[in-house]
Amino acid sequence: MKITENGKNTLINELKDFDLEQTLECGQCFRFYKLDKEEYVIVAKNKMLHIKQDENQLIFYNTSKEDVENIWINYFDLDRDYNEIKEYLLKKDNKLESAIKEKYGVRILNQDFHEVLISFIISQNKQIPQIKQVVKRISEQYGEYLGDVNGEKYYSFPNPEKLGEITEEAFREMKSGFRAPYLYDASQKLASGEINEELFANLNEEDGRELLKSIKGVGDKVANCVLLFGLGYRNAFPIDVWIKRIMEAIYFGKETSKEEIQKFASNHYGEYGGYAQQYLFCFGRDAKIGTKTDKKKKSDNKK
DNA sequence: TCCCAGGTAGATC
DNA sequence: GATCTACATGGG
Repeated sequence: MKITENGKNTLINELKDFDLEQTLECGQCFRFYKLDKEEYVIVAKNKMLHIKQDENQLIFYNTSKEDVENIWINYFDLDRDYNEIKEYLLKKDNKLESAIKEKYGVRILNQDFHEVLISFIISQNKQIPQIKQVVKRISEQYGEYLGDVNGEKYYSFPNPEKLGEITEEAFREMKSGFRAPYLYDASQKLASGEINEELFANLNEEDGRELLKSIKGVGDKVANCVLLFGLGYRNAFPIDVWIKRIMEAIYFGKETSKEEIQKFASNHYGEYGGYAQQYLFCFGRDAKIGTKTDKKKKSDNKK
């Protein structure tokens, strides 16, 4: 991986194990806007980033080398050896082989804790495009203007202090539905500092999860997403409808409780549970594994 | 019209 | 404890 400046832009060359589209479009973040193939505007870390991938090169438009080195390398998790992760997982069994091959370029983003918490509270019982809509509304109304690309304006996700100003009613008006009281509770706890990132420094996965679950509307699944995507707990293994279906299809062959899947994942994948989950989620959701469409396809094939 | 969505809280047994 | 259901909103 080599970083060079090119006028106003900064380039990273010799990328390995990275694909921008796969990383953004696999449901871990919600502030990305597609401009073209492998070209996006991303809002994160209080910044707006116009970025494009061209084979093994990443182009950061209007971005300094300092920002790439200090912010974006970490955000995209580019300073981690994913080859080692893949080898570890493939050594466990061959079930992950097609997922890792197909989704070779997925990385787990290092996002801001408060944004992940709010975003995944919204995510419950909602589809990804709709989650994006609500997060966008919150940002437009309570975030700061960051700039525009092609005439489209972009706003930061509000910081914890600003989140504390949003009433339950206001959350409802932004179409968060029944999640409004949950969002209000989380925002108040973030603003007051009752819940803050530093608290997790001395907590293991289990204790961290319990702390998160003290927030209304945060259960096991949302807590695990926050641990994995916002707090760096790479062993967290969120189980949603997709992961449940996928795990049942490739490991169990029958309907299996979340508790049982959780135990299995913890024993089987260990410290790399989060990566396994992400490869499986991206791959399985694309292939619609375990859904009606998938089952129909299989029965059609038998004919 | 009905069903489902990266679930969770509260009720009921 | 394990299951059942209501919860807003939007799209297929």
